[in-house]
Amino acid sequence: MSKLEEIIETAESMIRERGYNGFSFREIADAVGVKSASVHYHFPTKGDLGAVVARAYTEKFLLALGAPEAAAITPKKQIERYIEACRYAVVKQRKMCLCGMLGAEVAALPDEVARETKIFFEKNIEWLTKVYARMANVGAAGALGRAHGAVATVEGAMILARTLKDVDAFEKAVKQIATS
Amino acid sequence: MSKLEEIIETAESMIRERGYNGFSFREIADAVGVKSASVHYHFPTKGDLGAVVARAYTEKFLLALGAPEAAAITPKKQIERYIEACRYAVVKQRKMCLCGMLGAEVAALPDEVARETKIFFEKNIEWLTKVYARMANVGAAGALGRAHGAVATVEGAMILARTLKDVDAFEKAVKQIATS
DNA sequence: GTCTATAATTTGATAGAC
DNA sequence: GTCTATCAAATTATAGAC
Repeated sequence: MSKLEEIIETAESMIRERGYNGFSFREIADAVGVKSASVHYHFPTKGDLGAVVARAYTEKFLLALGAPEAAAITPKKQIERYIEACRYAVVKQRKMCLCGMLGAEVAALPDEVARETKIFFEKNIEWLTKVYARMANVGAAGALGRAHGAVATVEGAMILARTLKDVDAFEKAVKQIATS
Repeated sequence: MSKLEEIIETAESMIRERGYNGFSFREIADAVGVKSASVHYHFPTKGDLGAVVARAYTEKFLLALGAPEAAAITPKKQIERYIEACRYAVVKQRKMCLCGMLGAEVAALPDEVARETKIFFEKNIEWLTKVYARMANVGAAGALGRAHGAVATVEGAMILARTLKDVDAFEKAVKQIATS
């Protein structure tokens, strides 16, 4: 892995653990084994780094979800897959969703980072809405509402699990997400 | 209002807007009209201030909810009151829930602040579980699950609304919360 | 691309006068 | 209880050598 990739990966990990204002270029540099000036070579400002990390995270996340119209998988299974992606983040990686963290801090973010965070949620809702719309007896408004509820519940469930130090709090919360 | 109260109120506002790592003693001091040394007189460390702010917020929030067993109000109306309290925070005050913000940042907090944040969620879940348990056809496990879902959805809905700059995203999400 | 060196600012926190 | 003054450390960021 290139130093550039290592920087992005380390920054993602640190933001997901302690937030955008909870890491520094020096910490990234130390973790990767370079000097902070070298991090600035790749990313002139902290906002540049944050925006690239958020965009890469969004791409990776959507890729893991697959196409929302996939005929080979039931919409119910797709919702379960969505939840599973978040379960992996909080239970296995023991971290927040990157954009859940950035979303909480949105008023403290440079514009370019806030913009990418917004796109993450827009695309999540778009994906979930298409999946819910495939279900029988779910209209357009119902699908949109369920999609908003699912994103919100999953993000809040991650906060709950980490604060209570109880991964089962995540399970209890996401069990309330609509699967029909 | 005393300077002490002003400091607590200002700190709450700043944490809810930009997070625990997004404010400084000097900013608080400037907003209140004192010097940062005076803030340190009341709160020796940042953790002391954060813990007091979190505890005061929890007390205020629970007081606004009222007793969970109140016979004069239906459990459905109590859930609506819970949602209304959070709606006020994000729509009127345009800020995150203090403990939703701190919960996201929990790994970056001093122990005493993380502890108070945990208590907020424990008490929220306790209140909601008692309310849901009053509903017909809702058993103990169902009440606990619904309570976790409600807290998570509300916190996530606030993140959504602020990031998307769309208060209706909050409404769509919380409409998915169980009221029976 | 990475380094050394450094600038300019902010941070949390303390000592001691009033 | 608030002030002035100060500290040591950390922060984002840049200049210029290799």
